[in-house]
Amino acid sequence: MIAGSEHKRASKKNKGSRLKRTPQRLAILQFLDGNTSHPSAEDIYRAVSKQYQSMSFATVYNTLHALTKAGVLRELTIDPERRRYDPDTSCHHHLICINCGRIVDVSGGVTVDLPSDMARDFTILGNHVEFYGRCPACQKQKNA
Amino acid sequence: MIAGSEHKRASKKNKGSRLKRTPQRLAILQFLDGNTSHPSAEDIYRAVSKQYQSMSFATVYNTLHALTKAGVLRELTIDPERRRYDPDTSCHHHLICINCGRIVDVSGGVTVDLPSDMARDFTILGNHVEFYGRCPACQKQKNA
DNA sequence: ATAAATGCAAAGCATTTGCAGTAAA
DNA sequence: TTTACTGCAAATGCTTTGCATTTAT
Repeated sequence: MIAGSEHKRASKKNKGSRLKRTPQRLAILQFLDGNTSHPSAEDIYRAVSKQYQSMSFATVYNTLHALTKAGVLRELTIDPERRRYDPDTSCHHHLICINCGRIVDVSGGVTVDLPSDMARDFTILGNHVEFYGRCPACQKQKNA
Repeated sequence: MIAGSEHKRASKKNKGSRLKRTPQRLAILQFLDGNTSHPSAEDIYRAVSKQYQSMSFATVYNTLHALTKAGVLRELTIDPERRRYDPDTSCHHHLICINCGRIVDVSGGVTVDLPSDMARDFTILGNHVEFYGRCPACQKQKNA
């Protein structure tokens, strides 16, 4: 991660923005690696500060932006209160529990069809589906 | 709108919350009626204040929350910067221009399939698809 | 009457920004 | 050495809240 062995360029047009491998970023990346909880900036800050006393919010945001721009992270707009980050940048969708707010990945099996004549002259480049429902834990609850 | 002729109750369980038909709310509803621009609270505030000098932001938000809870409005989480409101509460999806940010409705023709065994034990109650692409106007642009 | 809504100002959060110091490359 | 990053504090911007007053019912 962060401009791997093939130094420079995270993807396409990098106008002089080669990322530096700072210990803070590595700590954030390590926390995010394989993480499927869709953490917010604060979640990340709290988790990483434990081992990285001096970590600041500005650094967390800075890193999140840099990694998102580099295509290593995906910024989710699912939660209206805050942005959440997903280290899985492959095409996938999400299940959101309307009771507890938990967000779970749906990595395959989803098919979306939008007839070309329905696109209102848009050139469609991608899509994202949010499924609303109740997670197993919340289904077992009496009320709510 | 707002507890029509069949007085009281906007839908199900209304614990003593019958909405009042204030001129401010009617002005907001009138602005929203048939509006497909997915306006934000500020867009609404600006538009309605022209004719309603004394309108305040608190009232706009208050009304938006009340109408959303009453099921008359739908709050969109598409835009990470701010919440947007949609007077169309029927099941539909959205096209978002990645260049200019314009949001357009897709009211039919979309089919989404999530095999039951992929739902990870969730009880699915609904879904919303965001299509990303370029709107006609932006396709005609050279750069960007 | 009375329960709810308005409007103002202050408060609350998430996120951004400016900048001087620090550290990758 | 050069360019980017860190960390702090201040600033922004959207949304919420408290409260006294007004208003729909």
